[in-house]
This record gives sequence, structure tokens and C-alpha cells, in this order.
Amino acid sequence: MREKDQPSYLEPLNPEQREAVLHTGKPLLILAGAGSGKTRVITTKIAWLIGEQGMDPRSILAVTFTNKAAREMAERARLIDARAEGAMLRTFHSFGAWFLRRNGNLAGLDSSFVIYDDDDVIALLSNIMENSPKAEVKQCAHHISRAKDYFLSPDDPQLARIDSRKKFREIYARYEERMAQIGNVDFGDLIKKPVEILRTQDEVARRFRDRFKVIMVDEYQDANVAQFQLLKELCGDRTYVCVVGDDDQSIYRFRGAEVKNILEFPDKFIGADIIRLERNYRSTSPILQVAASVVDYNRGRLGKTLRAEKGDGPLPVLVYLQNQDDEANYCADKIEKSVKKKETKWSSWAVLYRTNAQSLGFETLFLRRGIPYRVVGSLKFYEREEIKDALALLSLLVNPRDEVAFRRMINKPARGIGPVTVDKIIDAAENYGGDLLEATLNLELAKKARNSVETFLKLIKDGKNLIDNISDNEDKPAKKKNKSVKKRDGIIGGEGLSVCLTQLIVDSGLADYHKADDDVAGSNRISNLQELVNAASNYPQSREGLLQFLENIELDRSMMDKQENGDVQNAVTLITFHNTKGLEFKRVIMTGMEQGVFPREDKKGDELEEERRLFYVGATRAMDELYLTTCAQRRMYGKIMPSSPSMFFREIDEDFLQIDDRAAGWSMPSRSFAGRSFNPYNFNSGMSENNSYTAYPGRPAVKKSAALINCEWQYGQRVFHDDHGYGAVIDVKDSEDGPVVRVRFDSGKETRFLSDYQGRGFEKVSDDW
DNA sequence: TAGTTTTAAGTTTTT
DNA sequence: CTTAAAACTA
Repeated sequence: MREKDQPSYLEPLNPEQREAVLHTGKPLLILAGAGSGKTRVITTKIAWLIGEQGMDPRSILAVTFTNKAAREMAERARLIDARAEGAMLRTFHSFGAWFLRRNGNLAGLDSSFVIYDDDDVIALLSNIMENSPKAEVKQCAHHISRAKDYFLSPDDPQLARIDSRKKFREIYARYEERMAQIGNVDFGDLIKKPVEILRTQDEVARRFRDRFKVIMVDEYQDANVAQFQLLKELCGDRTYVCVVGDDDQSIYRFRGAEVKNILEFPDKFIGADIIRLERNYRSTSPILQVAASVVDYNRGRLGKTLRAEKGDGPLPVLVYLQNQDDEANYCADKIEKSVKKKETKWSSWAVLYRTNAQSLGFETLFLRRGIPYRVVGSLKFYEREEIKDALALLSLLVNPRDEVAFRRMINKPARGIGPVTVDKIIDAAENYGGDLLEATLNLELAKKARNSVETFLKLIKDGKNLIDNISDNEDKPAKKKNKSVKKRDGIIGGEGLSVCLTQLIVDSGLADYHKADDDVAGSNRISNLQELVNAASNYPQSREGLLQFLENIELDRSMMDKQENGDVQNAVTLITFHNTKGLEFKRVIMTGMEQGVFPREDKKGDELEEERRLFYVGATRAMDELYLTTCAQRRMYGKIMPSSPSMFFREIDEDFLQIDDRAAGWSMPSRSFAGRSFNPYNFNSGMSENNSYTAYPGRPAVKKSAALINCEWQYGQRVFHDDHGYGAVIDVKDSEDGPVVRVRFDSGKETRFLSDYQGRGFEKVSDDW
């Protein structure tokens, strides 16, 4: 079958990969296991379509979920064929933003909209829901965002699936109304609005279907319903669709990802072919074995077997430790030793954790011990007060209707403008097309308030003039004085947009305001602002530059990632499990492998399955060595709590792991272990009774029978019994009569049932959705 | 009103 | 332990 005139870049591909690259004509689903070379397939396919099929690069659209993935894809495709530069490689959201900047006017959206992040949404909602506690506001925000993930509008009957209160429907409707008045969008709108436009504007739909002849989607398992709709709308009869995904790596259910999308792809795209990539080139076989053991416990999966092309290697190591300080020290020791011995470099290592909060301990210790590291994707920078302040000022330059930004900055630093005045302005804005600045300008105010307000208006006007390149006192455009790098109040302005930003920060008084905090609290607010200014200098000082800057900040939170200690190129990676998707490291340490932390204690049913997939994702990042650490106690809210090893260890055959017991500083008086002192399957007997996952003292891992795996009763399933009330399945075991289900009821009582007992006063209760 | 002190509450995961 | 909300004082 091999033809002589095939391009050389096809040669390194295995038969399945090659088949996927050369496939044409019908929709294609590529089921690509971890490390099976899917990025290579996509990038090669792009090059092949351009080079061999004569496809115009501009007619190719490839969508990913993260900017990192999009960038990597673009880079690798370009390496194969430089013409790939012209293809559109974007995240779903950045594609949506691009679409809306051009076509949003058809949905009443001005092209200079700003994207609201979750905090902005909450701020807006708390104005709508005036007297509600913050927690309720947050929940509504969450539900609204979820609704948009599922493409549900306020009037959709299906909305009840998310939040059945009529109150929610009203709030959602009012939120949409306010958002339309303001003229901004939230994350969900970036997907939902384009679909609405494509559905109602035939001419636009035709244009897009005509332009994109090939559409590829990476990480398809993480697409939500709205994103699926978008894909559908973009596809015409002749569009070639190719999606790549792995149901075992679906880890974004909580934000609306539908594994169903991948399971049902062949139904939704009729005649689709499926190609499986099951050869793993990344990890050694013991690593894959451990990863697969856990995810095998899931029921709702297509099922696949990864083969390790790399072959054998050292067993993953399970490390039992005393507490999180020991954990950090263990990591530091392990990493440092390997680098000192010249086995590897810092950058071969990654430390994984479940929650961002866990990074702190590693950061402080690594800093002290001089281990270079970088933290990936912690959002903290943008959550900082001073950063949000500066960004709010910038937003107002572009959109004078931005209520959230206006409320935030009109009286900051304090200018004597209270909530009463602010509300008055906002009410009055209705008469000025929502323009808050115009309203402020024209509204009658007390003398004191008027003075304060004028300073603010002047500030914004000066900023706008810089952006629009208008000189204040002359009629001709101001000439650029880019080289003037002057320092004002500790902020050094540079080129481009940073000139404007510096002026805003200084003239608004923000610089002084935050400087004061630095002085008393020893914070780094000025230097954070400086960093923002530095980032801004890469953008032109124009409306477009400013919009681009704001958009990138909202959509690409990794933009401001900085190395915390040492050199970026060669540093240990500190990262959440979620953020590791698509990455690989020679050596990986999965930390905090404790019940309640990972999996989180409230996980059950489908959500527990998602935790297993997250475990799978984390473990399959490792190429050569994998370590898993678990602590006997962990500090939470400043209190020391006992903890027990993750239930995942019970799902792994004992022989698949090597136990490292040297690291534990064994001086814990209150604990005693039966048998081997470091048996990982010995669970902390001191666990509190209120944790329903913990009643497994000393039970070894057992291989599950087929009957058990297929049993409709699974760990964590909520049940109801006529006599005993509500409860949860806490164990399923084999017996001669079939699987036996053990249930612990909320009353504390435990009972066992044969699994076919259902229908006799014993029934499943669905998880609240 | 602004700025302080006291008290309560809370930690997923992300575009 | 850290942060946000509530309560309090000048």
C-alpha cells in the first residue's frame, strides 16, 4: 500500500496514525489514548492537507481547549510545513471571541466588548440579587454559567435540570438583560452567542461553512453541549470533520463537558469512521499498568488497552509520609538528589497536586532550598486587588457602559463618592444609552461629589485620548514618544500600551494607594502592577491593542505565568492535575494521595469516576518514573487532621507498586499498624466515622470479577430503602449468589443486600445533578 | 463615610 | 491559617 511519492514526514507514523492522517471523505473520530501521538497526527494531517491535497491553509480550523495546546499545535504544524501558519488554530473561546468581534453586531453586541471573568459576573449578580448572601450569588453565577454550557436560555424548560427555582429563572433573565445593556460577554456567551448568530443569520452561516472546509477538534471529550452545537453549526454538507479525544481523559464534567459527545459522535455525524490509537510512546508499562488499574474501575467508558511501546521500567513508588512538610521535603530530596547525581535536570520533574492551595508548601520549601521551580496556571495574579483595579480602568476606556468596572473604580481610591451617588448615576445612565461616563458628566450633584467625579472623568478622558492618539491641547495627533521610559511613583512605563496604563495607575492615585499597602503590609502590589505594565508594553497603544490585551488576559491566564525561582527553562514544574493535560514529564510525583483530598471526599458516582480519570491523566504524564505520596496527617484550616491513603490504592494490585518506607519519620504515637508497618493498604484506623469512605481498615486490593465490574451497584451509589431510609453503597463484593452490596444508611446502620434485591423496597436514588 | 477591628467562614478542578 | 463579611469607632 505504501506509495513511493508519499512525503517523508509520514514515515515515522505507525499504521493507525498514518491511516488517520490520510483519511478523507467522511467524518472521523480518532480515539487516542494518552501518549499515543495524537498531536503528531493532527499536525501532520494539517501539513498533509496543505501540501498534498492542495488545501488553502485559511480553510482549515483546528480547535483546542487550552492556549498552550493551540500554540504547541501551531508550532509543530509549522515545523512540518511553513504554510500551516495560515491555518486557524485557536481555543474554542478565542474562536468565539474572534467570531463575535466580527459578527456580534448581528446580536446587538458592539465590537469593543470586554469579557467578564467569574468575579466580574459575581459582582454584577450581587447588584441584581441585592440582599442575597454571597454564597447564593456564587451559586447562581455557577448555575448561569452551567446553563450556558448546556446552551439553555432563561426561557428554556430544560433549565430546571440545573436549577429548578423560578427565582433562578428570573435572576438569569435579568442578568442577561443587564449584560446586554452593559455590552459585555461572559465565557459562556463566547460559545452560545456565535451559535445563535449562525442559526439565525443564514448569510453568516453560509460564509463560515464556505470558508472552513476542514474542522478539527482536539480533546473532544471535554467539549460541552454548546461547543458541540457550535461545531454542528460550522459544519456544512461538505465540511470534513475530524475530532480527537479520549473518554478516559474527560476531566471537565464540572464545567459542562459531556463525555456523551464522544460516545455519540458516530450517531451525530452519520457515517463517521473510528480510528483507535492505542500504542503509547510516552510511558513505561508499569506506569500504564497503574494508571489503567484505577480507570478500569469506571463503568461508563468505551474501554481500550494501551500498549507501552517503551516496554518495562521501574515500578511506580508509593511513599508513605507523616505530614505535608515531610511530603515537600521528600519531593525536594528526591529531585535534588537526582539532579546532583546528574541523572536528570530540574525540568524533568513535575510535582502534581489536586488543589492550587497545595502548591504553597512546595513553593516555600523549594525557595528556601534553592530549587528552581515554576508554578503553572495559578490564577492568583489576576485575582489580586491591584491588578483588577488597573484592568477595570482599562475596561472603562473601551466600554463606558461597564457597570462592574465603574462601580469598582469610581470611588477608588476614596474620593467621597458613596453608594447613593453611584446608584443615582447608574440609574441615570439609562438616559444616555447606558453610558456611565456621560451620565456622570451630566448628572446634577452636590459640589463636593461633582469635584470628585470630575477628577475621575478627566482621568478616563486622558486615557482615552492616549488610546485614540489624540492630543489634549492641540488638534493634531500626539506624536509618539516611545523611548521615554520614565519612572512615576515606582512604576516604570515603557512602550506602547504600557504608557497609557502607567498614566492611569499613577494619575488615578492607585499607585499611591497600593504603595501604602506595600509599606505597611510588605506586599508586592507595586511590583505586580509593574508586571502588568510590562506585559502591556507588547501591545500597541490603540483601541485594537487594548482590546487584544484585555482579551488575552481573560482567555489566556497562563500569559502572566512567571518563574517564581530561578530560570524558566530549567525548573521543576508545580502544577494541578487538571493543568497537566497534554503535557509530559520524565518524572512525576503525584502528591496528596489521600482520601478526601484525592479523590475529594464528597465525590461519588459519576463524579468519583471523573476523579479516577484525573488520576489516569496525572499518572500517564510520566515517561520514566512515577511517585505517589500519601500523608498520615494534613493541616487543614490550620488544624492538623488525620488522613488515610487514597481509595485508589485499593484499586491497584499490590504487585504493581513499590513501597518506599524509608521516608517516614516513624514517631507517631497514636497509630499502630497490624502486620507490615507500611502496608499501603492499611488504612488509618483513627479516621472519623462521619467520613463515609473510610471504613476499610486493612483490606488488601482485590482483583474485581467481571460480575463485580458490571454490577449495577457501585461504590458511592445513593440508595433508598423503605425501612432504613437513605444511604450509600460502601462496598460491593463477590459471593456465590452474585455480587453482595453493603450499604451504610444515613442513620449509621449498615446492611448487606444481594445485588438483585432491587425492587423489594430497595432502590437507587439519583445524585442531584 | 472611611477606615479600623472583630468574627465567621471556607478549599476543588478552568476557558 | 487565610480571607471575606459584619460590626464598630472616629
